[in-house]
Amino acid sequence: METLTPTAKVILGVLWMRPRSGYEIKAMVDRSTRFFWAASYGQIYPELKQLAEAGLVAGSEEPTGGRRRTVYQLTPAGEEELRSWLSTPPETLEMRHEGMLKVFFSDALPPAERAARLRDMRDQHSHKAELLRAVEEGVEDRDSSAYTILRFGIEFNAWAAAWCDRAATDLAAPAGAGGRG
Amino acid sequence: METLTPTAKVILGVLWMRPRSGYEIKAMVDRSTRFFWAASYGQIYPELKQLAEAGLVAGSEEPTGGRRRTVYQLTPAGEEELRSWLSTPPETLEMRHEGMLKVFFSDALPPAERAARLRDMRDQHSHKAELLRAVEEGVEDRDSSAYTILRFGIEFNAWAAAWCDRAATDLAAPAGAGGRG
DNA sequence: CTGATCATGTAAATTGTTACATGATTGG
DNA sequence: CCAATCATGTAACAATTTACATGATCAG
Repeated sequence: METLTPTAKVILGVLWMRPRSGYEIKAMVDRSTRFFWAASYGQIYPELKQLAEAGLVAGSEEPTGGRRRTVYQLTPAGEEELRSWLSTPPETLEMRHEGMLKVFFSDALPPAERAARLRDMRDQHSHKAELLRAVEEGVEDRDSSAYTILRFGIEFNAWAAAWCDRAATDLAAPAGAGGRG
Repeated sequence: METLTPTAKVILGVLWMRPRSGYEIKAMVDRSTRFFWAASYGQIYPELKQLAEAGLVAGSEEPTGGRRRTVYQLTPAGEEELRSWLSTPPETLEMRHEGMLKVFFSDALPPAERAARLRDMRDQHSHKAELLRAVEEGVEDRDSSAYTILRFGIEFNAWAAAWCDRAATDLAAPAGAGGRG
């Protein structure tokens, strides 16, 4: 079997939970995996066609009133493919973190602004933590893997915000001017 | 001024540290920002040309023997552009984290394997932490912003590994079978 | 002499975002 | 009636990776 595209991975996963239309797949991704695995309409609709051709998903027409709608579900081959992918060790682990990049280069700024970059980065993470806490409100099943990952997201962002805060404070305090005794 | 491309941001930053050839820029990125802001030759060389056209960097021919070599440095306009970008709040914060995606969907696997996915994710992070600790060995200036970010990388990955380990252990232990009371 | 490293680049393919086009339905 | 939402899709563009091509120098 060909390797799954990045978008195929998330599609097979959310369809395993239950059958969905392309529109619903996008909505689900935006509510959940978006923070570590995003997908746009421009990827989802074409990918659904390819997955159908490959026999990993099957679509059926289920219009709501006069509004046309195709609902996709996993085929046995698709379920098998999902499980086989899930059973191998992860590979991709990439970040695009502009806050880190700015702090990294912040020696190019006046000293006072170095701490300001760290505070920006803190704000970015505490904002993410807030977003995820709002998602948590609406979660009913707290025994699922999905909830485990949500907790990871919340705790990571809170940890990162606290780390930045500490680093910014240390930087602002004159070195060796210690209240430490 | 047009918006900087993602690759332009990292190029201007590393050139601010000191003038470099495209090859050296790549080497620097691979040793440092790669973990949160990567760039390939296919991006770097074309981008250097565009930055030169825009007057943000200037290249000079500095061959080593018969080996042709162009070393780029920031122009005053480039330095200004870098500082102005550094002074605005960060925007991009994206992840592609396959470990998280697999754990997220791991309800599709037999219960015992759910913990195995978390252990894979832990391994991924502890491996990253090791890589970064190796980088730390070679760092002389521990007061730089670059070192601050290196520490963040190390501590984040160590934190994440520990988190996964705890979660996997909790999962493996039969719920309520506690040695707690 | 040979393999590693220095050095620059391009082409093709993949991946991803954004904006647009279209049209139905639902709730106020 | 109007705005929001449901629903599907495409086209253009932007970003990125990978593989390839070429050639010099350096260390053993």
